[in-house]
Amino acid sequence: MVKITDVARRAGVSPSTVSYALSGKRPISDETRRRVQAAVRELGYRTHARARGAAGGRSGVLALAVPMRSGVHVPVVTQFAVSVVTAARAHGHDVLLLTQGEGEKGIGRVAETGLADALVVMDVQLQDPRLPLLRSLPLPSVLIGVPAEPDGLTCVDLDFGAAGELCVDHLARLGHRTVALVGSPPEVYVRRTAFARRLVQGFTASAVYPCGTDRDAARAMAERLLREQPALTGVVVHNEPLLDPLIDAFEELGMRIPEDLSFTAVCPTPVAASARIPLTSVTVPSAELGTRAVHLLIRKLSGAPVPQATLLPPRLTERASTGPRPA
Amino acid sequence: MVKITDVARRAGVSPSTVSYALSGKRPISDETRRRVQAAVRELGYRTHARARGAAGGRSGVLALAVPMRSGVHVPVVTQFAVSVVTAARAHGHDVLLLTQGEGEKGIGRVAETGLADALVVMDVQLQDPRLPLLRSLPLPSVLIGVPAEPDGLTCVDLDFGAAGELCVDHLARLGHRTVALVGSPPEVYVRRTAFARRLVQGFTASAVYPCGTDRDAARAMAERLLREQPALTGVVVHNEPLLDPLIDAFEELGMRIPEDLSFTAVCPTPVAASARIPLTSVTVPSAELGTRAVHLLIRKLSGAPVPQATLLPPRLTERASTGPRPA
DNA sequence: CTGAAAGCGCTAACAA
DNA sequence: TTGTTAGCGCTTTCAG
Repeated sequence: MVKITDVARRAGVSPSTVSYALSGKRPISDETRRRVQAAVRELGYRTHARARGAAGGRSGVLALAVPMRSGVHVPVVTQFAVSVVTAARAHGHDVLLLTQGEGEKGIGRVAETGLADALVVMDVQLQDPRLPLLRSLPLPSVLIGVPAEPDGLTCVDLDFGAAGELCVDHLARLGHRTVALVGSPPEVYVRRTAFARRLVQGFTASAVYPCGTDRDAARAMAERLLREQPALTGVVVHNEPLLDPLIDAFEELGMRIPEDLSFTAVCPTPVAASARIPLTSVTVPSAELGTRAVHLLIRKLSGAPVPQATLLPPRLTERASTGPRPA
Repeated sequence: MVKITDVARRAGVSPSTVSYALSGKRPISDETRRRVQAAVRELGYRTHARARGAAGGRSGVLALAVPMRSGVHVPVVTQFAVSVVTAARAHGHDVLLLTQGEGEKGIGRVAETGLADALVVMDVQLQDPRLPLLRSLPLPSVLIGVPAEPDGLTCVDLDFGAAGELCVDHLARLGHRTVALVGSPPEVYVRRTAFARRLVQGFTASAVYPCGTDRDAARAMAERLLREQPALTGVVVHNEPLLDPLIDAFEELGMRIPEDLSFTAVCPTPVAASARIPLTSVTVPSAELGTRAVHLLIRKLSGAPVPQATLLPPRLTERASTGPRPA
C-alpha cells in the first residue's frame, strides 16, 4: 500500500504538504502542487479513507436512508438511490445504504461511529419520528419530502401540490368538470406521508380516493368511482402499481380512454410511457431529486448556506390518455 | 462523544482490556468482562468505526456492487440489496453501495482506500472483466452468479440449469412435448450473462428465443413462436418485464392460458403471483441469495473455509398458468 | 489474565 | 509558502 509519506518523499516535500496539496486547505505553490500531483499519479496513491477519518477529517461517505414499506414504489426508490450514488461519486463521496427497517437506529449509529459525514433521508413523513434526532445531530442532512415542521432542516421534493393542480388544470382546459384523485394505499395517508398530503392539496375541490395496488382494488375502485361520481370524466392517479390495473378495470367497465375518461398520472416518466395506454403524466423526477439532495449536502458540508425547502416545479407531459370531455 | 478511555476509566480497567473484551481477541475474566459490558451500556459507548479502521482493524463495512443495465430487473436487485443490508446488519456490518457504472473503478477504490472489508458483486458475467481484479484483491469477495472460471472465487446463485429443467419436467409431466424458452433481451446473451447461459442448458432439447421487453417485442415473439413451432403447447419465460405483455400477446392471438398454452416463469414469487394470470414459476430467491452471500463473506472474514460455488436448488410453485396438454 | 506503550495513516494546529 | 509535531480513537504488540 502506498501511503502519504511515500508520496511526500517522492515529491521531495513533507507529508503535510501533500495533504494540503490534495485537500486545497491552504495555499500551495504551483510548482509544489505539480510535483505532488505527479508523485501521486506515478505511485497511484489514494488517501486511506479510514485513516483520514480517524484524524478528524471527513470520511468521504454519505449515508442514504431508503424506505422499505408498502406504498413506496421500488423503481422510484432505486432510481433515486442510483442518482444519489452517481452525484455523490461526482463529488468524491461514497454512499452507505441504510434501510428504514432500522429507523432511527441506523441514523444514530452512523452518526456516533463517524461512519458517514452526512445523511440523505428519503420518504419523510409529515410527523416523522426521526426529525428530532436529525435536528440534534452534528452531521448535516437533507430530507426527501417536506415535513410539517421543516425548521432547522433541509428538504427537497417535487411540488406535489402544484403537480396535482397541474393535472387538474390540464383536465379543466380539456373541458372536464368532475375529476377524482386516486391516491396511494390508505396506509400512506394514515401515516400522513408528506407527499401524499401535499398532492391532495391540489384537489380541494375534488374527490380523493386512497386505493390499494392490486387488481381487485383497482376493479373495486373503478366501480365505486363510476357509482359515486356519475359525471366523472377525469382521474388523476398517484399510485404507480395501480396504473395498469386501473386502466384495465375502467375498460372492462366500458369506459374507453381517453374517449370516455381522461386519465392522468403522477409517476416517473418511464412508467407513464410504457403503460398499456401511454399516459399523460406529471413526472416524479427521482433522479433530479437525488442529484439535488447531494448538491445541497455538499454545500452544507462546505459550510455554505442552503434553502430550507427546495420544491421542484412539476412538468406535465401529454400522452395518449387524455382528451376533450365527451359530449 | 464517549470513547474507549471513558469506558476503561468507568470499568476500572485499561483501554486495551476494553478493546479485547469487546473483540474477544484474547481471554478476559468473566468478572472483568461483566464490568466492561456494564460500563459500555451505561455510557452508551459505540466504537468509532473510522478510528478502528485507522488502527488496522476492520471497518465493519461491506461493499455491494449492484448492476444498473438493461436486462436486469430492478425489483430483484432491490430485494437482493435489502437482504444484503439486513444480513450485514445482523452481523454488525454496514453496506456501501457501489453502482456498476463505475465498474472496476469502484471495486478498486473501495479496496485501496480501505473503505470496506469485503465485497459482494452482483450480476457476474461468464467472462467478467472484474474477475482478475477480484482475484488479486486482498479483500474477500462473494459473487452473485457463476462465471466460466470460478477458481479462486466464491460464488452463489440459483441453479438456473436445474430451474430450466424443473420447468420442462413440470411441463413434460403434464404431457407437453414441444416447449420453448423465451429468455432475456438479446444483449444479455450476447454479454454471456452467466445465469442466462446456465438456464439455457436445461433446454438443450428445446428451442431458445431471446426477447426484448416491450409490448411490440412480446407480440412479435408470440407470433414467431406460433409460426415456427406449430406444435407448441408450453413456454418457459425467463424475462420478468415481458411476462404480462407476452400473456396478453398470446391471448390476443387466440391462445388461452392454460387451456391452449401452459406458461411457466423463472422469476421472483411476487411477480409470478401478481401477474394477470397467476403463473406457475420457479422463484428467483433474491433474498436468500443475499443472505447467503453475506454469510459466506462473514465466514471468509473470520478465516473459515467456504465452498467455491453455492447453487441454490430451484423450487417450482404451481399456479394457474399450467395445465395438461390440449387434446 | 491484564496493562503500558507504540503505532495505524492521516490531518491540523503551531512554527517558521 | 512550507515543515515539524501532536494527536484522532482505536488496536495490538510487548511485558508483566
